Amino acid sequence: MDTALTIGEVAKRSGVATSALRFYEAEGLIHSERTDSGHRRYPRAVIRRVAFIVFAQKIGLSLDEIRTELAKLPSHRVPERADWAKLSAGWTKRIRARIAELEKLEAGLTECIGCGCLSLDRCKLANPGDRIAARGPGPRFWM
Amino acid sequence: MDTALTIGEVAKRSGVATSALRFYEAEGLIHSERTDSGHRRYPRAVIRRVAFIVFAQKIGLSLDEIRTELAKLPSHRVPERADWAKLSAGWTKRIRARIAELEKLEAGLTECIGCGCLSLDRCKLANPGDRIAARGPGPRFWM
DNA sequence: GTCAGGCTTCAAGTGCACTTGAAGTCAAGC
DNA sequence: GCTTGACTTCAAGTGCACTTGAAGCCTGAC
Repeated sequence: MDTALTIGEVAKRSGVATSALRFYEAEGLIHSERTDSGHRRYPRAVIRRVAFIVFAQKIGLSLDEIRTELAKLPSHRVPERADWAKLSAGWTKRIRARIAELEKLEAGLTECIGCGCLSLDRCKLANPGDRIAARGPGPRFWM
Repeated sequence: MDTALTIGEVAKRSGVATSALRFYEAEGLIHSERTDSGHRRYPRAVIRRVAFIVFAQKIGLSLDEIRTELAKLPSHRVPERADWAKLSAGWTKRIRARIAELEKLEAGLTECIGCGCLSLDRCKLANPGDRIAARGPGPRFWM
């Protein structure tokens, strides 16, 4: 391994805390070799993998979904441009849907609150029925 | 109080669980009177207040921020259309900013991953430096 | 050799927005 | 009168994505 990286170097290069990197590794999102003394050594390619994780999180994917995506990468060789592009192919749709929802909400600011109809009975935007249901406990964002 | 509502009735009308309503009350987002036996009785206006909370959450406000917003409502009278409209005045800006960020991310799907530059060193979209920092622990969504 | 700083593991804590459970009281219909 | 279901409080649990702390080993510069 000519240019393997320590966890600290990966943290510095990626902006992701060492604790987060260890967490990602425990979660199976990234992998490392170990030195004789047990210290982690990451291949160069891990940087891109971490970048992908950060990007995917911004798009709104959970670590669970990201793990699934990353599992699609070829394991027998270092993934190249086309491999990454394939993964992110579906994201545009996801982003556009999110944008569409926000635009609907924006329209609601005038139509719904502005007109005085802000009532859960009638307002399609507040949409009580289908809002949270069946997502389990925990904080909920956007939808 | 001719038409005061029980917590169950409010839950049914708003689609918000009774446990959540009690939680909102403990957090000071809504208020109730009590019967002699200690049961909650909500004024009719609480429905609109709950609707506002649900809507504000969709926009991305935390309960803390929503509490602050709600505190701006007149306390000596039932708030009317204009009062609610005033609260949501700043939201359009917030939504537009969010949309703009999503559009930037969408562009990055082609420019950044597509072109093969997905590297935290160079890619402005992954943007490691200013991503999470100083927000404390806990899950992070969107930015 | 020694000492700071980086590495290791593992358990527990954090913040948000609730939910769930236990243990009990209250209200309405039969 | 009795049961059913809705209500009460309070403490603890939940899911996510980590962070923090304790206790200790390793590495490199002086």
